[in-house]
Amino acid sequence: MAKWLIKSEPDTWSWEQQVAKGEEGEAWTGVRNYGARNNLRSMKIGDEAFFYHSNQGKAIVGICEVIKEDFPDPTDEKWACVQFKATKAMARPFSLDEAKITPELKNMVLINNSRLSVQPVTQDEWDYIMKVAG
DNA sequence: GCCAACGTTGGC
DNA sequence: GCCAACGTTGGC
Repeated sequence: MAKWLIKSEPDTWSWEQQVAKGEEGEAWTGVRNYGARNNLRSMKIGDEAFFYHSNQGKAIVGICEVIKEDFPDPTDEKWACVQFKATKAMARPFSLDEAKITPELKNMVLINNSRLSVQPVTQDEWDYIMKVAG
C-alpha cells in the first residue's frame, strides 16, 4: 500500500474542514500540475496520505485515506482527482522544521521539491514520522 | 510581502 | 523543439 503526502493551505482547505466531511470525504480537486496529477492517478483505494498544512502551520497534521480513485476533476475534466476521507489526526503536528533536521528524512520530497503539492512518501519515511508523531 | 525555485506557455 | 517570459507556489 503506497503512502503519499498532500498539501493544502489551511486558508483554502484545512484539516478541520476535511475532518468535518467525515466518512463522505472530499474530492481533492484543483491540482493543475502534471507531476502531482501523475501521483494522484497512481493512488489506489486504501492508500494513506499525510495531510500537510502549507504556508500557515507548515506541518503534517493528520492522515487521510483514498476512498475513490482516479476520476475526472469536476472543476476541470481534463485533470484528475481522488477522494479522501480523514482517518485520524496526528498525536502532534510534525513540522517542516523538524523534518529538515531529521537525518532519516533528508530525502523527503517535501524538503527537496517543496512545490510539488501531491508527493510520494517512502515506507521508511512514513514509519519514522508515525513513530514520533503518529 | 518578498523572492527563489520551478512549471507552463508561446513565439520563433 | 528550444528557450525566454511569465505565473504560481510556498518558505522565509
